[in-house]
Amino acid sequence: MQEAKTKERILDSAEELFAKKGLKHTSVRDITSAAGAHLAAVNYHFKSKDGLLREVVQRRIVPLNRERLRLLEDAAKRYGKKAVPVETTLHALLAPAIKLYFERPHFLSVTGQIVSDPDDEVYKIFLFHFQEVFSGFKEAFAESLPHIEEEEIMWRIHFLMGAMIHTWTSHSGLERLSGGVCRLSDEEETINRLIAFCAAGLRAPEYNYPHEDIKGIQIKGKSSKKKD
Amino acid sequence: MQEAKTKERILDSAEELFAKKGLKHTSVRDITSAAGAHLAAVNYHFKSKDGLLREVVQRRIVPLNRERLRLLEDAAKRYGKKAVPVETTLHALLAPAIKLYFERPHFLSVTGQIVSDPDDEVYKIFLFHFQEVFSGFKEAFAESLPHIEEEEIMWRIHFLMGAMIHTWTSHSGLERLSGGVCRLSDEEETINRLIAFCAAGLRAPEYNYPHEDIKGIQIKGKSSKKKD
DNA sequence: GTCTATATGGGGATAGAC
DNA sequence: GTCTATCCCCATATAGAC
Repeated sequence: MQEAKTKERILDSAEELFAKKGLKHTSVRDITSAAGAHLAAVNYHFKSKDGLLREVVQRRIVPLNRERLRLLEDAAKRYGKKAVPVETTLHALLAPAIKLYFERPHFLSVTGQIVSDPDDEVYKIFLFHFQEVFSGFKEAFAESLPHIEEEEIMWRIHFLMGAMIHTWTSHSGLERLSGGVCRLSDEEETINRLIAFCAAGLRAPEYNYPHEDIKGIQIKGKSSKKKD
Repeated sequence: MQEAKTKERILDSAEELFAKKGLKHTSVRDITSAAGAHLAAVNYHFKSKDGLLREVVQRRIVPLNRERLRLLEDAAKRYGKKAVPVETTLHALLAPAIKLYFERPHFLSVTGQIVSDPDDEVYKIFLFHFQEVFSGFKEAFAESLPHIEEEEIMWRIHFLMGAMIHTWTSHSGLERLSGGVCRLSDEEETINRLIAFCAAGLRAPEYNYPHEDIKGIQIKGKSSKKKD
């Protein structure tokens, strides 16, 4: 009688619990009981716990990336022949994710866990759907930054994605390290700070560190021996 | 016979397996058999699996942070009254971690997993040991960048730590997205790219996005389509 | 599609001999 | 400190009634 509704409720509960308790500490029992469904429902609807996780990811990642590309296209149209400012392109890449965070605070935590976990199966979903976004934005940045070589641009896109993802790990590391001064509660403020940082990073001149400074880095564990 | 050696071998195997298979998919049995030790050894030496993970972290994080602060102090001495360049300070913060990555490629993967996992217990170890580093570097950056307010500097330190951590998730996301063009094999090249990006980000002027551009972001979590 | 009952295995942890 | 044997919980997954 609940029909497809049950499926949605399971997805919602799974997303929330995966984010709050972690992928590894969330059991199918936790999920179904939170969703008011029964244990067997997960295997019925999603085949397995892993199948459930995959759908938790897919249902957000697909519209998220579609929106990024839509905003990118919009900007291209709006600016016509003129170069699109780096900030505008960055906004198209970052703002949809940040908006999603404020609407669905749990999804980015799940994302972070999957990206950090060595298991490749679920990660491939991200890679698959992000590939098109990556290429599209790489082209856009390359047009706005003709003096930066393409390889460098790709590195920098990766850096800035890291800055974004890390900002919303579930631990509120920044709030705690700053003694409560920095707060991640304001959507516009956050996106502006991120854009400011990343735009400057994208435009940066290349750099070679003077190697006299590097000498003598030594990290000795109390007992860490080199024994490849 | 084996005395303390066993403990070290367990730590080494644990670090490697946690990185390769993930925290959740690595059992104590996996670890002990890889280390040539016996199941009970883990509980004897570390009380529990969690205790083992804690020591895996501690033995690297303590000397790592000590080295960061040592390099920071060195730079201060070297430059005397003159302001230390942002790049030099960044180098003190990032290079020890990157060097550690090239010596012990598994540790950063473990770090990433802990930072992304909602479980707070182990994460607190990072927070505890990083607090001093964070304050020290915040002061240093503030001196070199008197026009940037302190709160902004803290945000940016967090962003740049994210850029660094994300670069070495175990999936080699960047190598795959770039079709093999970007490779994380060269230590100096990587640190230079990171420093270039982060130094520019730290120096960036504040920014406010023109809100006409923001209008109409829509991410509708449309029902998921099964594609199998 | 929903739910009960159960199969099946793996996991962390411990007692106690050596 | 090392190792064997074992306890017992809890996980995922399935069979089959309704």
